[in-house]
Amino acid sequence: MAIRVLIADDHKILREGLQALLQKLPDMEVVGEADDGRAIVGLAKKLVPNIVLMDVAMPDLNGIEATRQILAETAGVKILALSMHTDRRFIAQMLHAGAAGYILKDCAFEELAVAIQTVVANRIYLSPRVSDVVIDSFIHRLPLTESADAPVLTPREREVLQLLAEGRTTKMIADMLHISVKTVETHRKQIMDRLNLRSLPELTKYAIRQGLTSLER
Amino acid sequence: MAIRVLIADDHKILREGLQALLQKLPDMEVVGEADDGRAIVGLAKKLVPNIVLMDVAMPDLNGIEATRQILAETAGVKILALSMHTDRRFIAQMLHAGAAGYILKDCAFEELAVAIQTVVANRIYLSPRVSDVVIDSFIHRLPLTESADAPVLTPREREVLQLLAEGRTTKMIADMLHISVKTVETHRKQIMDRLNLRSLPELTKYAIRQGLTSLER
DNA sequence: GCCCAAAATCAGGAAAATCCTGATTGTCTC
DNA sequence: GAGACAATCAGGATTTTCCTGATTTTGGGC
Repeated sequence: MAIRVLIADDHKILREGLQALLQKLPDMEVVGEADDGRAIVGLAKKLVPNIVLMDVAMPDLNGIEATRQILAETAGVKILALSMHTDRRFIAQMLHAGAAGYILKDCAFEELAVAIQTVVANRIYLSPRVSDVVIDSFIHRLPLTESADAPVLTPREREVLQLLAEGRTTKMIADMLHISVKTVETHRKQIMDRLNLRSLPELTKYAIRQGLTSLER
Repeated sequence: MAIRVLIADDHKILREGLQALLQKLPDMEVVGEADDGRAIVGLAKKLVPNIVLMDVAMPDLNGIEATRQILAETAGVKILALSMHTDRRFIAQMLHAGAAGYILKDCAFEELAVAIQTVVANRIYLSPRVSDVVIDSFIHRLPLTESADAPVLTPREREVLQLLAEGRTTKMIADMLHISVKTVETHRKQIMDRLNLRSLPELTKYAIRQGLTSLER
């Protein structure tokens, strides 16, 4: 009995490519596909596949919500998350929603095949870089749902982060906050460790995404 | 004689999928692939394909710069841009760099096949939604870049700027470009002087606005 | 072919920032 | 009152940046 696969991704080219690759495997059968979360929930209910390859970021209804809904109404279906990035929040939310695996789009097809087999065999599969993030988050005891409410950073850290992202030098920030340069350095290091960022540009992008600073200058 | 195709995209899964699809066509041959712009430039020079399928947003060296470089040093190669979005600036810059076509990743494979044939036959191919954008921009005379008098950086400077905005250290960039740290420093200073920016965060924001790097990580 | 301006490359040395390994103090909670 | 954490700071080694230069390569004009 072949493994029945559903594919959810908003890029048709990718879906078709995946289908072409999966067809080469003797024990896989792609039974359907969809380009957004809402459609895949309906398909999963109707077709009851063994596994759904689920893109995390889709229009309309994202992969996280879609995963939740599928698992709520269709028992026994495995969800394998397929994502472009290793953003901790995505990983956490996806796993929390019940996904049994999480792999990156820059992995080889070979790895995808392994992941599908693993997940269908009732075990968890994470790409190496994904499990790095998970372990790292665990070690640093980062909250797993930092989505909108739980701020990972302390108020002071957010303050420093914003100033950094606005292009202020360490010395300027120290003067502005009436603290020593050393303290600013400590805050910065703490911020980077917690967010798992390694450079000022990355930190800047994070601040922009969080709305701490704007793209304008 | 089969059409020789090169694939540039940072997602291995997508590359493999495309390859599987293209192999089914009798008159196409995928002769190579790469996951960033720098690698694809080298491959194009060595293999001289008929066409390069070029993702617009790639790390290290984006599709726009890569297109420029390939067309500068390897005559006769056609570039078909492959993109997720219909951002006006991307389309404009890609076409300005010399791409002969621009299609979206949510198109069907069928359309990709047509696009390749069209481009190889020396004509322009644009996805319907892309040509809508082009026509609309033309009608409304929208600026193709952010500001009317966008200060021009040299190709090398844009290259360095992208790497800086991706969070690479000066040393890493020097190694990647096979030049000295000192040269990278000079480029950076030149960039900052020309753009009147004073910090890495400001520079990062500029790069984002220009589409040289994305907000994701 | 020659010239020029711009692009691309590099160096030395001073100044600043970063990194690493610590530490102290106050506050809150259990 | 023990533990966790936020906020503060230091010393010293290492890197990076900043400033002021320079040389080589390259692409047009003439």
